[in-house]
Amino acid sequence: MANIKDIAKQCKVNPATVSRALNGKKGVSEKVRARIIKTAQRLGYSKNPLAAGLITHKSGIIGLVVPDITNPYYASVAQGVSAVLRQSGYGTFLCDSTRSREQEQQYFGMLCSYRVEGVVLLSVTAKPEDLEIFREKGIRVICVDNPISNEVSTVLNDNYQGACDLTEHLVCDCGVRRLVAVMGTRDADTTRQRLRGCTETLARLGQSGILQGTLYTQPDYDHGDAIMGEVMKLSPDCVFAVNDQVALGAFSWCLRNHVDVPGQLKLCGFDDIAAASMISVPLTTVHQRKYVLGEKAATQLIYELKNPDSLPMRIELLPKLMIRASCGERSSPQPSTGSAQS
Amino acid sequence: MANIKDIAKQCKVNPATVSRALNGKKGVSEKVRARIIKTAQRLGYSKNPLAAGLITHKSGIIGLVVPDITNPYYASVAQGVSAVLRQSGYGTFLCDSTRSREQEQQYFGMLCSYRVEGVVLLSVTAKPEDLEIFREKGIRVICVDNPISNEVSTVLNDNYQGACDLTEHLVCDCGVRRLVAVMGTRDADTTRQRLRGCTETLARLGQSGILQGTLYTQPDYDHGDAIMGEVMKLSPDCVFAVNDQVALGAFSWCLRNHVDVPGQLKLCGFDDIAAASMISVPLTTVHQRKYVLGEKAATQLIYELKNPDSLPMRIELLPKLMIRASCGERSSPQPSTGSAQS
DNA sequence: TTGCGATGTCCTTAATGTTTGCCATGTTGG
DNA sequence: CCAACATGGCAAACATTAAGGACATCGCAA
Repeated sequence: MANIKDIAKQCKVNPATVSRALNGKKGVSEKVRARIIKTAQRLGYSKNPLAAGLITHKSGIIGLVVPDITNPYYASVAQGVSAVLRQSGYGTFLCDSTRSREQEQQYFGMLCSYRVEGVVLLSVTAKPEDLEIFREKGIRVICVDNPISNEVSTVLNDNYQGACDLTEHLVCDCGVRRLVAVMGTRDADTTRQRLRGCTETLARLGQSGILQGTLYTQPDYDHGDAIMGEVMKLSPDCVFAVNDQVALGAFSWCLRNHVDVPGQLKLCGFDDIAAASMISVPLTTVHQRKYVLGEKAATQLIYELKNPDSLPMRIELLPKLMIRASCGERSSPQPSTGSAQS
Repeated sequence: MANIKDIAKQCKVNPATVSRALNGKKGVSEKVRARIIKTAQRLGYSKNPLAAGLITHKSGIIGLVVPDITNPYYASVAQGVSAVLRQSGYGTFLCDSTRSREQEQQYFGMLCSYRVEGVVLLSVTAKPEDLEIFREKGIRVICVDNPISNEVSTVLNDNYQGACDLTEHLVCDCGVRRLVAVMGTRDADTTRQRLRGCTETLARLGQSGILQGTLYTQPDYDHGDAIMGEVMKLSPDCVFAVNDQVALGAFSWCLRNHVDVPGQLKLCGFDDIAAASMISVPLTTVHQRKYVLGEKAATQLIYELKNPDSLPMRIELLPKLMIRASCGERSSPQPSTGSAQS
């Protein structure tokens, strides 16, 4: 593979000159620069970012940590991140932690040893002190969804607002009177905000009594199905699920057990994953702009890399209520392309 | 960040000795080795694989190219790949080509300049000559699903067999008499094999006349829905979809247009993505072991990196017919966790 | 006990592909 | 004729590994 020396030889200049020419630095006449660029193309030269990174301390790689890439929500965010990174010439180092804190930690070490320039972190398990390893090495981190530490920027959906809108709709438009919340990872911010939005809205409406109980489980399809036995003991008229996967799991339980949705039981989720509108009784849910979330996160990270002394900030995306059939009442059309959860 | 020289200084040995000690090479006394390892740990040393790669020509990074990470099929494969790579100490460089040949090519260049050691390639757009760039640089490639060139190993599901099983079931058990095939990317191997399995099985059964027509479209949910108008003009009693997404799209069309499944129209897909069993009339489909596929691909790649003169091979996974309600007839229980397409 | 090769341990040096600071040379303008 | 500036060369630096050499120790036979 052609390297900088080959070009230098061909052009009868010094490698340093080639480097300056190719990197658009001054100190090279336009005539020489043009000649160098031309031979570089002719030789099919591509610079070795690893060697360059050795000296500039910029590997050109950015770490992307997700809890579970098969979760369509994370996959969409990842797509947004990776698209922006590509456009900016960065490489994406994928870390699928499979929701395990241990594996996540292992990946953190790996990212450090590979000298990534920054990290986009989607995590439900990391603690503030886990980020120490990055801070001490000067590696920028952007959190998505879960604001792990307020020393780093976070990009997230306004889950609280989404939950408020949804709850109000349930109570005021759909006549829900016995609500059961099925939540996910206990200390994930996503879970907390969604639950808070629900309870506070009920309180605001003077209807706190509507909440019959809150259950916690793994936020996926199978667990959503499995927990329904317990949920039904509370004889709810509506299940407020932490995300669509759980809601879909619940729906499948209803199908099997001949519970009519929305007649006997209303069902709602969060995220608006593709499958949410594919089922026979399309799911009322809160649409999240997952892809945009990823784009914003990557953009912000790149910005911070260029402005190393910028202070951490918080970017919130506003959600949109998607009223479909699963909670009865009138219905409104559109969105849901891509996928979702959290 | 502590480097090899710091350790050398502390231990009063030469950096080269530290290198040998840490890499488990011989030529270092056990006493010195132990001392070195201890101080390495104390200093929190982590080697810089990029610098090492500069000289060994082994970056420790492997490229993973997928057409669309939000597609649950690819996401599952990616998870399998990345899990195996992590266990073997490799990093995963994610390239989401968004089904664009152009972007894919750009990524190929990027992978080369980053000196990845190998590439796991899931592509529906790449042509044999596109792999040239890797071959000339000695970068090993493993294809998944689509055997782009027979100079590289391929890991794939036996789509042909799956299609045969499925078709036989449709004709013999479900009494299908007017079949329409809705296929995906025209020259993708996946499409070809699935279609071939169908037509050849019909021929074998002496029922070639059953196939009313074959339509091609983008293999996703929206296009599956959109093409149904055209499909119905052929007045089929069964739609043989290239994958579950298309089948689910078709199903949503049926719901809207009050076409009874499986009464008026039978529907089947391929891959057994999670959503396939979530819908009100669970989808008969062919289960693919997506995660395993990814594992096998990564394992094979690592094997080939260790045995550079190993010859290309082909690994086929056998599929499993999942009989559910969407084609009528009796039904069998289980699988479908994770997700799918191709 | 001496001599010799074999072996083990560690050091020295060069190399990987870039970038960067500094210096030398050449050119231009006043 | 000198200052100022533009141009491009030289060499060091980055973190690591590979090859080869120096030195000491050891076993064994003379």
